[in-house]
Amino acid sequence: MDTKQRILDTASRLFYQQGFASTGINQVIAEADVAKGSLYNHFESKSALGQAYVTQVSTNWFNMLETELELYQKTEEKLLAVFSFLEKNVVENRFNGCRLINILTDVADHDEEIRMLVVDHKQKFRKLLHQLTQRIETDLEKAQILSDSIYLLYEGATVESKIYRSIWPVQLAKNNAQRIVNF
Amino acid sequence: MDTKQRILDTASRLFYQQGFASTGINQVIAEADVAKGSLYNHFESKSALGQAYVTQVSTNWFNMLETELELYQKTEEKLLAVFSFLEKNVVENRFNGCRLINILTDVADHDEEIRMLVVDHKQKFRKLLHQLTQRIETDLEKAQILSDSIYLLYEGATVESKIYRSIWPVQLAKNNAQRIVNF
DNA sequence: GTCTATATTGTGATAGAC
DNA sequence: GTCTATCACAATATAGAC
Repeated sequence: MDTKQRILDTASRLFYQQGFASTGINQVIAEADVAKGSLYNHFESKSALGQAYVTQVSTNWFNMLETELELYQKTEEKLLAVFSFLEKNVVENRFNGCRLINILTDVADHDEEIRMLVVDHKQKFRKLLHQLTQRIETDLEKAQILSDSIYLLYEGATVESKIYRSIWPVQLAKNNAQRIVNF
Repeated sequence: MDTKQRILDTASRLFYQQGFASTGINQVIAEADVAKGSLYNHFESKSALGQAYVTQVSTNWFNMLETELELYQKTEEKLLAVFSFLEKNVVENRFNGCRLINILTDVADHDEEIRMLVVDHKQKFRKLLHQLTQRIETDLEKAQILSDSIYLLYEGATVESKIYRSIWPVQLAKNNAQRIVNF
């Protein structure tokens, strides 16, 4: 694999496992087995590496979600499939929560670039849900309330599955979503 | 004010503003205007300082919540007052999210003591909600589902108000809670 | 109990050889 | 493009004087 991708993959693993602020450049280069000069040839700063991480996470996430949703026909099924998708991810991620929310919390108020990338990702997800609910609710405002309610359940389930290291919040969120889409 | 409390208050402010991992002991002692030896006389490590922070945050939070809930009589009103309480806090906290979820994310997998204190706090909150829903739903299992659904909305609204730096998730959560308590 | 001083290690980042 | 070597500074923590 090429150097740049190896650095990014190593950093991604460490950022998620240990947190962004708690992971040092030294550890990244040691585990990726590259020199410090190499890292700074490809990424101009630790923040730039964090931004590349966020961008890659977001791209992969949307690709996986869209692949999953294509398996279903009915809009209501697609909306609920979002929670099956979450359940699968939560287990795969060993209950460590959302990578983007984690890094957002980690950088706190010192990195507006990373913050914006995370907000953009979440907005894009909200928009995807909104486009789905529009197919079952013609009133645009009601469709927005419906999709945002599902979004809220999704995000709540994500963070709680991290806190409790358990799947119950995802199942509860799915049950609540089921009720509000009348399905 | 005594030294110990001054250190804890300064640390609390910085931990919330900048994050736990991103805040150094050096900055804490500089802004609290104490010597390093003094800090380590009162707190045996940075983690111990973090634990004292979590404990104080939790105690204050429950005191404030209980004071707020006492203003209402009916169970349904108390359940919804939780969201008015959240709305007030979200604005006061300048949309920076839950202190306990933030530090939990920040320490990631390196601090099991802090993690446990945070989980205990959240469990205690869930129990408080469960005791309320038991008064309007005699079936214990249904009461648990009801209270956990409200809990999920509360937590989701908290994290989303941080992401969007906005109050809309809290209002949406309140509306959804209103529907599920049939009020 | 609080202070100064120091120890040790790690941080993000850069210079320059190859 | 990748390497070694080094920079200046900040990290957590400790020792010992007062």
